[in-house]
Amino acid sequence: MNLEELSGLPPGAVSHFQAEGIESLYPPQAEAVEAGATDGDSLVAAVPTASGKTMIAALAMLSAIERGGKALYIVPLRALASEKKAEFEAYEEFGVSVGVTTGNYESTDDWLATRDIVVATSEKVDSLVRNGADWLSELTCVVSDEVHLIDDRNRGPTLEVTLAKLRALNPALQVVALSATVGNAGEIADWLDAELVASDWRPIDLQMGVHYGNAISFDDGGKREVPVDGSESQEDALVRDIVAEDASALVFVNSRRNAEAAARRLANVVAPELDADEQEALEELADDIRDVSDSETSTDLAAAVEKGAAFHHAGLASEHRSLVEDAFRDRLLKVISATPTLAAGVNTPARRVIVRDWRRFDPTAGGMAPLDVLEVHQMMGRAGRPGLDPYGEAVLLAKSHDEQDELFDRYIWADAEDVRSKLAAEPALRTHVLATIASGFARTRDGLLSFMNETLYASQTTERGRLESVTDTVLDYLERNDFIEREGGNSSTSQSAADDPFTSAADLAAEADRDVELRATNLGHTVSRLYLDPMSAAEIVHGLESADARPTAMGLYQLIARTPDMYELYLRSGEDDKYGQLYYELEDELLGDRPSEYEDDRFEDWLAALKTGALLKDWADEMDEDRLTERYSIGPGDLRGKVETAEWLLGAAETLAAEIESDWSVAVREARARVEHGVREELLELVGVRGVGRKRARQLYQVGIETPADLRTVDKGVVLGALRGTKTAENILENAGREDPSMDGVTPVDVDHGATQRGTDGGTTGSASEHIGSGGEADADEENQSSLGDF
DNA sequence: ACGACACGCTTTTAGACAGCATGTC
DNA sequence: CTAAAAGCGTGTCGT
Repeated sequence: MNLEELSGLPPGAVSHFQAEGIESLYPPQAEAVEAGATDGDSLVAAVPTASGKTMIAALAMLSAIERGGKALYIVPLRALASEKKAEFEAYEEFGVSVGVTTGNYESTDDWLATRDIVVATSEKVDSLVRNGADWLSELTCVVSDEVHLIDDRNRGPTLEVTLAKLRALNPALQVVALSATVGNAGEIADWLDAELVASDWRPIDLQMGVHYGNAISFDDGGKREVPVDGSESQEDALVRDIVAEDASALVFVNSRRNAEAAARRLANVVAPELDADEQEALEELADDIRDVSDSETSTDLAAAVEKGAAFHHAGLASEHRSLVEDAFRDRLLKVISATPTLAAGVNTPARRVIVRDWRRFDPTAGGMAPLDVLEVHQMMGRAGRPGLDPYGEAVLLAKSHDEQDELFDRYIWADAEDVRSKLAAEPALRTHVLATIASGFARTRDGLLSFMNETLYASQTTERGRLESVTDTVLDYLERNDFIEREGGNSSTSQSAADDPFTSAADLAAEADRDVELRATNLGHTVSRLYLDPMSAAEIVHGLESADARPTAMGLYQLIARTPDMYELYLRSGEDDKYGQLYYELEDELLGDRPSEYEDDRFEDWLAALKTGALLKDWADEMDEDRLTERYSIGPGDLRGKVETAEWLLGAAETLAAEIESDWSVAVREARARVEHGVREELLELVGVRGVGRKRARQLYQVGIETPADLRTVDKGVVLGALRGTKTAENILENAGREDPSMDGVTPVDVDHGATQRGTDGGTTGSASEHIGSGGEADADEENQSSLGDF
């Protein structure tokens, strides 16, 4: 289909696409248009990665806007939100405005209301629904990208419920669901009352194969010799082979450590192929990477990058990730070895994709479990850059002939699994039942059940009573914790589900007047708006209420670390003793009911939370990033993730404290501020000055500058002596509101901060770190604020 | 007495959304 | 119910 045949798009859109070199639609895109994408009809597009799904969405959104409507594009990851925003911003050329909103990205409601296209994560959309954003009812087109993630145990239910709510808000809503090729796309289409567009078509040829011995055997029967020299690994040979063709490769492995080890080896494979210009550019990139963080991860990554290779996993800081992704897209980096993060993330295609490991450790399976077909297909789908590569190659690795056959059967010739709703899991329902009641979507038990009946779960399940009985369990839980109130009906535990699992909707409706009325309490409303898991909120509320003295920072950190919203650190072997001991030392500081040591699992969790809390405490005690990452064996990305989550949860805890009129909101606020800036109490004031972070604040404090007021009055030479750089010092003085911040003619004054200056009680970061480095046998108790690691 | 090395037992193992109000070294 | 590589401690042998 030719672009000019399209009607209903904003003027200028067609010529815009033509200017980008698009003249005609790909077959699946044309099919989508025939199915009514530009006429406001709903559809599910189940097509391979990189076969122009975004264009289908764009056509639907643009035509909806042209009809005077408004579109929402739902993405699964924040990184994808910015990627899509950048893509859609090109439409501003013909007058279509775009806005993004995610948890950490700008978002004023009224601003979003003026945008034609809004890009948001599913959780953010859920949150907007809960907070009653008015403009949501003006939506005429909603795109759900990667809709197959409804299958995800943790985040799938949010997407599912959010789509159901958006449809309930506006029954005429056009829903465009973009999915990978899954087993039951038709079922999803039925659920959404949408047309199904399914296709295997790809813009460039994808050859899938298995490498065994000295050759790759492809699915089309072809073969390609790729000999393995001596002791090198299969992936080394495959990478060397493709880099020699001046193309790039992506290697998927099953653990972070493997990704790092592979990058180290591949760097040596790739390095000989680099020219002088590339080497220079790579040096620069390596410097940028080292600037991001001082950790070992950062150094290792930089070392690999200097030789044209990189690793990629969630332990990387997000700046690391984007530096690596961009350089790979620019063909500067020749190979990335990655964990599955990369397959789900932003677009990073390569000529050759090597899926090295097809089994991964899975504790629920009790050992190594094979990857899902869908997952492997997603990885393989990254092969081939449209317009740049003549074809794409996806290669699995086999160590035996039998394995080769198995891989063909299991992945290459296999269809992806079905998408199954995970909504009936209790943790998911806890959250969504409360939100549904609090935001007024359901006012009675009956109304709640009929809303639930509009979800994919209801359309998939054959057990009629299951959802109903779990819902009742959840309602009991919410009522017990004072998040909702029930009135009328038989408000004790409802047993109607058990009475007759085949009760029809009509029967239920007939009982409506006897039905229980549901109302969220103020606390319940707050919890829903804060986007907390009700169980987290209950834990926090209970913890705060049980404190009879001002809670310590450590107590609060452990409290939030044991909520289900915080992903706890894993307790290594031997650490149960270590943290068990810390537990006895800190027993009085910890909040809420502690589990008995005989409840093994709960006690383990408690200690794991203690470890997470200790990490936060060390961070707030100004421990250096590289020490933290080493001590807790985590990457810089994990550290920042934990800190961010802690900030969010403590912010929520502060609101909850106000709601329950707890005496401890000040303590919570202070603990949050310390985590936010990573500083001890005495630096909190200084850190409020723009341009002053944890490091500079400590430097200033050491020369006797303790408050912003000191910055305004102290001798400028002292400031200059503490901070390196005239420019920085001037900026900081200006931000502190000093009359005359100029450093002209000021000479640095060196204050002797080794000796007992005033206020050295906290000790310096340096000296604190030294104790840690020496393994804790040092005189840790000399400093009353010494690091937790010294116990 | 001391160190290099081999062997075997133990340990470890992917990912990442959200409130609110503004800015690191 | 399933794996594999790195880390660690012990034992052996050679100097």
